[in-house]
Amino acid sequence: MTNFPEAFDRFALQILSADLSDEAHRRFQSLARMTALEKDRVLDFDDTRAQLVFVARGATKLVAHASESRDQIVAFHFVGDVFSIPERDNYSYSVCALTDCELLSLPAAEVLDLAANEARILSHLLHNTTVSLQRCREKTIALGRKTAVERVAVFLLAMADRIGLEHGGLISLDLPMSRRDIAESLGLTIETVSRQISLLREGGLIATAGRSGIALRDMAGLRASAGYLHEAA
Amino acid sequence: MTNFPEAFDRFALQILSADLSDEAHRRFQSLARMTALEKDRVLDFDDTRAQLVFVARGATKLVAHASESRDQIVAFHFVGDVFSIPERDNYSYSVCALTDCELLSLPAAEVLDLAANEARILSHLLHNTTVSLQRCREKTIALGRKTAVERVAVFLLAMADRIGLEHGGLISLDLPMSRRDIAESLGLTIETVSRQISLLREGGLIATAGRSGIALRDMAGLRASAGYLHEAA
DNA sequence: GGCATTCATTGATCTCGATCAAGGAAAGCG
DNA sequence: CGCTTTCCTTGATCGAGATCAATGAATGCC
Repeated sequence: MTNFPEAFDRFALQILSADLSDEAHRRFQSLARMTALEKDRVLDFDDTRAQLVFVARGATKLVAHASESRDQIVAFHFVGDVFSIPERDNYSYSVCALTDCELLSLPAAEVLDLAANEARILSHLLHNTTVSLQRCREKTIALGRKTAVERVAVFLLAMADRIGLEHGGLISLDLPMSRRDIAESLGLTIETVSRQISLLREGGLIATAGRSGIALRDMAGLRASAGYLHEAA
Repeated sequence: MTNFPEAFDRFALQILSADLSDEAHRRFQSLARMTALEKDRVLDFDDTRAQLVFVARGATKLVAHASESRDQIVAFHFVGDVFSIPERDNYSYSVCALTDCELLSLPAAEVLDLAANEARILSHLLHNTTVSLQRCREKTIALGRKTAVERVAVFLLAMADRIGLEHGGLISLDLPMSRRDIAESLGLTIETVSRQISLLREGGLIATAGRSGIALRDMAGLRASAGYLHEAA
C-alpha cells in the first residue's frame, strides 16, 4: 500500500522535470487523484475527458468496448507505466485491474495546459506516447496479418520484454492476466489461445507451471514461431 | 510541383512554433530532405533511424512487412499530415506513394534534439503522435473484434472524415488507394473487401462510381454497419 | 479509338479459428 | 481438508473469410 505523496513523487520522477517550481509541482499534484483498485475492479473516471494514468502498483488492462460482449484489450500496463485513456468516442474505454493495484489519474487536457511551457515534461510525455504508438502498431500488425500461433508467440515475447524474470539464462513469466484477457488482446478466443499454448509446449518452446507460470525455453524458436523477420545477415 | 522552401514552410507552420529564431529554423531546415515520389514508388530512407515525415502533396501508405508476401498497412496519410516511421525492429517499414506525392523527411532523433527546449514544437509533435495513437487504437479494435463488413464500413467512415467531400448533404470519396491497399489495411483479402463493398451498395448504404468513387448515401446506416456503439441517449 | 494490361467483381471450394460441449485442474472458502 | 467455483484444456463441429478460378470493367498506351 502506497500513500499518495509517495506515488505522486514516483510519477513526477518519470514525467515531471526535476527543475520544476514547487508551485507548478503542487498544481500538477492537485490534478492527480489516486485510486486503489482490487483485482477485476474497474477504474471510475470522467470518460468525456482523456485521462493520463500512472500505474503506481500492480497491473492493468485498457479495454475498448467494441459492442455488446465484444471487448478488445488495447494494451496492458505494469508498475511504472504511464498511459492515456482516450475520451469516449466511437468506443468506450475502461481500465481494469489485473491485480490489486494503485493508479494515479489526471485529466489530460489540464496536464497539457500546465505543461504547455515545460519542454522537459512535454518531452517525457512525447516519449511515452511514442512508445505506446509503437506497441500499438506492432499489435495492429499481429492482428492484421498473423496466425493464432504467431500471435501467441508475439505476445509471450512481448511480455518477456516487459515483465520477464531471467535466472540461469532462462526467462520466466508470471502472467497476471487470464487466458480470456490474452484472447481479448490478441483477437482470438480463449480456446484458441489455450490450444496454441499447448502446441508451443508440445513443441518444447515453452514450459508451463500452473495457470500463470510460463518459462521460455527456446527464444530463437519462439521468434521464428512469432513470424518475425530473420535478422539480416 | 512544390519547391523545397515552400514545402518546408508549410511543415514549419504546422510543427514549428512561430516564435522560433531564424537560426533554429535554419537548423531544422537543414535536417529536412524533400523527395518527390511517383505513384507506387517507395520512399528511400535510413531505416535504422526513426523518421518524421510531412506530406507536402499527395497521399501515402505506411506499410509494415510482417513477412514474405504478408504486408500490413499501418496507416494512410494525406496532404498536410505529419507522421513517424519507426526504425526497423521486429518488422521493416516502408512508405509508398498512393498518388504522385512530395514528402519532407527528417530524422526523428535530431528533430527531438533540436526541439528539446522548444515547448511549442514538442506540444505539436505530442499532439500529432496522440492523433496517430488514437487512430492506431481504433484500427486495433477493428482488426481484433470486427467482421469484414464492419471493417469496411469503419474504413469508409474514417476516410469520409479525412478526405470526404460534401456537396448537397452527401459525402463522396475519391479513394486514392486500391482494393488491395484497403485489404492490407483491414487485414482482409481484396475479394472480401470487394464483396463487402458490393453488399453495402446492394443495401443502398453507398453508391460506387468507377474504381475510386464512393458516395456515402446513409451515414446512420453505415455507422450501424460499422458496429459502433449507439450514441448514448 | 482500339488494344492490352491491370484491377475489380463474382462464384466455388477449402481452411483456420470460432463455437458448442465436456472434462479436468487450480484456486478460494467454509 | 473437502467442497465449490472458476478457469483452463481438449474434442467435435461449424462458419466467416481465404483461396482458387474465371469473367468483367477501367485505365493506359500506341
